[in-house]
Amino acid sequence: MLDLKFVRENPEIVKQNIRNKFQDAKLPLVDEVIALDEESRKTKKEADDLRADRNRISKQIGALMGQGKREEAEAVKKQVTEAQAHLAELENRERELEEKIRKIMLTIPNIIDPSVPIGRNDTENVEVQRYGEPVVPDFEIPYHTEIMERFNGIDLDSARRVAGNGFYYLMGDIARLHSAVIAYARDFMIGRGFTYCVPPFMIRSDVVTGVMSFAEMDAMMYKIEGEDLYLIGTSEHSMIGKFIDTIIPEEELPKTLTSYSPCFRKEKGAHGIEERGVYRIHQFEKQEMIVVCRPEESPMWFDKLWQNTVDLFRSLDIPVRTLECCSGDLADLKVKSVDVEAWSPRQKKYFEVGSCSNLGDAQARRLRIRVNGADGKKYFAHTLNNTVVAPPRMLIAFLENNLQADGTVRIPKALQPYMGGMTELK
RNA sequence: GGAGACGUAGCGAAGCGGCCGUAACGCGGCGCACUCGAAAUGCGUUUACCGGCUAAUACCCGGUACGAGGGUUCGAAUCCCUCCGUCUCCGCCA
Repeated sequence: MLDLKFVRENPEIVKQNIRNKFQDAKLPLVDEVIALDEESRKTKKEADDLRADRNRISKQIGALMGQGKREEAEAVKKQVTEAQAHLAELENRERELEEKIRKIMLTIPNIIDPSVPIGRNDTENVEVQRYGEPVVPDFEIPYHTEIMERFNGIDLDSARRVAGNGFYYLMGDIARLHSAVIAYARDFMIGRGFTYCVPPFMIRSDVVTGVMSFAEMDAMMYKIEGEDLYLIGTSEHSMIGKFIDTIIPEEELPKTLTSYSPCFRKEKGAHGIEERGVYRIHQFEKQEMIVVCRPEESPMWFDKLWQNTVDLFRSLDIPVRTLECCSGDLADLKVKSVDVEAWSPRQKKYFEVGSCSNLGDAQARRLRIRVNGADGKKYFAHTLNNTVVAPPRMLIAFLENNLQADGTVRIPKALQPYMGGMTELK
């Protein structure tokens, strides 16, 4: 959410930003919200004046009552009663306007970083850099579920009966590999100075609207029936939500946290759930990293964050690349975002395994996450998040890249301690 | 889930429907004095948000906020209703 005053004073910047994101349908909202704001401030001033009168007169009445001058008090009372109806009207209008303004403000996209490439949609995202050689082996790499099945590692049929499409049973060494990757990723991030955290897996609606746009909420979140609770789509939600309504002393920044959680996603409106694998699913586990920092430090943290993911994948011998999201592919709250993509020797292309985002102060505004500056001034923090690793999707990359010609799967050295010393799956 | 108690500033804690909301009192924080310095002591100071004014997130003026939302009233921390949360006991459970 942008600062209303900023929108009022810089309507052209806000409009150009909307054009860059190809959401031209939202253009009229800018003028609309500015007009509403104008009226809202006028109404508020008028109501404030009436309230000031009422406060003053009520005090008079109190004083007169105290002196036992009932008659005079009654006379003064009449004055207030007359203004009451008008005030009630104004107060209704105030509420109405504020709601309308907030509703619009929540849908106006955040100002994107000047470095973001302008493009229509995800086909115009820009490759930034490759890490590691994308190897195509001279033997055929089967579909990932087939590799898993060779080790009796997956049961999608039972999962379909029990929960439906988009769920899975992982079993045996594959399940162990799944947990090993999470544990390894956790320690990897702890090693980089992040604080490990296990957060709530459900959050309230006010946190939901604070961390994501309405469009995302509708497409992603599962609601618990009869409760004001939603299953998290990522631990980012509960981790950023952790700071709702707080004023953080500046010296406590940056907050650098790495969290584990299961993630639940409807994937409504996405490309749909694949019946055949664990690429797009309703439930997965994820090690995440988040940062809450001072505004001037967020670009620096952004680069550090995605680098962590690159390093982690490289430590497991998986080639990756970074892909910068263009303006049209950037979610409304985001200032800048890069995806980390892993190499698929089967498809001979890269596919998304992580996403790193700088949200600027968008989430902080919605959640009222403020910083108490050293000079006593208060400002909104910046928030960032990035995937460390999200199995089982990550296992696709892992299995494809570490599969050997003889059908065994090599376990990179870094992961061996988490697999009881195993050097390969066979 | 049942019974009871509670929710007021950074923390603890007072508070009669008006003289109690920057809000008593205590602790903490900050500033000053004393000191070579510190402790102790003394004096002063101390919330957030919105609107107006403004270069200003400074001052000043006004408004709002006593868990949240409603209601009664000229006026609500105080009375009424709903919800949320915390604590204690019981039940249940990993």
